[in-house]
Amino acid sequence: MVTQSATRSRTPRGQGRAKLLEAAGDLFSEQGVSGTSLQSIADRLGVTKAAVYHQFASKDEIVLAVAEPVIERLRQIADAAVGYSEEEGRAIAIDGLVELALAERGTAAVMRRDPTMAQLLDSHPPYLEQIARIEAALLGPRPSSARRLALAFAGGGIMALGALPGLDGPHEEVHAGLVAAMTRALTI
Amino acid sequence: MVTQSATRSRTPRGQGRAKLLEAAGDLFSEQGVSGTSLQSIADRLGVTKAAVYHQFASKDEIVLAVAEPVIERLRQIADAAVGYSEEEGRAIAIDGLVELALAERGTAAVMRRDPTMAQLLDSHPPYLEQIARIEAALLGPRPSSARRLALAFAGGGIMALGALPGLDGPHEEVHAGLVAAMTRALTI
DNA sequence: GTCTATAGATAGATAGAC
DNA sequence: GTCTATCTATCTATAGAC
Repeated sequence: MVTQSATRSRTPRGQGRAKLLEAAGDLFSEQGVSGTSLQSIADRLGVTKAAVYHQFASKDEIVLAVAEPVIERLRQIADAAVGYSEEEGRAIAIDGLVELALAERGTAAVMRRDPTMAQLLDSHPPYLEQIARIEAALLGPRPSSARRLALAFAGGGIMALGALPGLDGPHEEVHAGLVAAMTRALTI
Repeated sequence: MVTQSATRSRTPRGQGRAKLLEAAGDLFSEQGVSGTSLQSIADRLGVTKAAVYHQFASKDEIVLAVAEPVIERLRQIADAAVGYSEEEGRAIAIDGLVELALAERGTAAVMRRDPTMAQLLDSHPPYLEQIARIEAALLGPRPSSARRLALAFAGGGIMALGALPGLDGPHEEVHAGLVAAMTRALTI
């Protein structure tokens, strides 16, 4: 029951935007980006399309905005892995990716597998940069082709989890299981 | 330069259909199912939409027809793994899945990750049946939750490979690398 | 087996009132 | 910040001629 800091607005600044992005992200992971219309986003929010266009100039802008928090977390993971030994850096990156995959389940999966999203991200330097940094941390210097293959496999595995229904078991257990699976996949 | 067995038709029976499915499959893996219109399929074939509708009654029918050869291969894999020890059966299933993922790269990836395709397959018993059989071969009886988690991870990894550009290296090497990665992921 | 033509719905996007 | 109304383009799908 905290009073909003300084404003009296019924819908606090940026909250409409946040709600919109949440709805859009959910729909993207359920139906894909191409399969999600601005109308369906508006419907889920109980507003009209025009209200959506008031906050974003285009659908692409929404797609990128949905991806942005994940990109920010990728940056934090890459930052955290810097300055450690190869082995420690890899463990930190794996742990961060697993945590990210579990926290932003749907969005992480969409980013990895949706063609529309992938095309947008392919020309989005901030994303490419963080991916490159994390891959470097996972692969180490002069990686063998077997090692790069293992990373492609593991990357697909970890980020594909959003497609799964339950992923039963307590968070700690799932987290540990995924870290173990990913570490095994990359230990070569 | 072999004479078509008994017919004189310029386009042998079913070849139009096969070409259509090839074009559709390529477009699905490039742009997703929702992102691919019947018009774009027709364009790639150099015909009109009406010609496409002559061969298939609906888009869903095309989607399922694209998936069908992969489902058939899944059946063969499941069949091949029957009647061996748990360990041997698992090795056979892994080898078959890797071969399938490499041979039907794009389609296998689409089937695993495209929301439209996934929804269709979710109510397509022939697919569900083969997936269940293969999962059983990979998991063995009474699998632990850690083991099921590892399978989800590995399944995503192997089928996500279609999204990758080159997958450099000779086929034998890539095949062996993927079998190794998958075996490591499932060895728990 | 391929075409033209078109129906009917929906897509992304914009203008302007409140 | 949300609305009504509308634009244009495209979508899936069908009818019927060649």
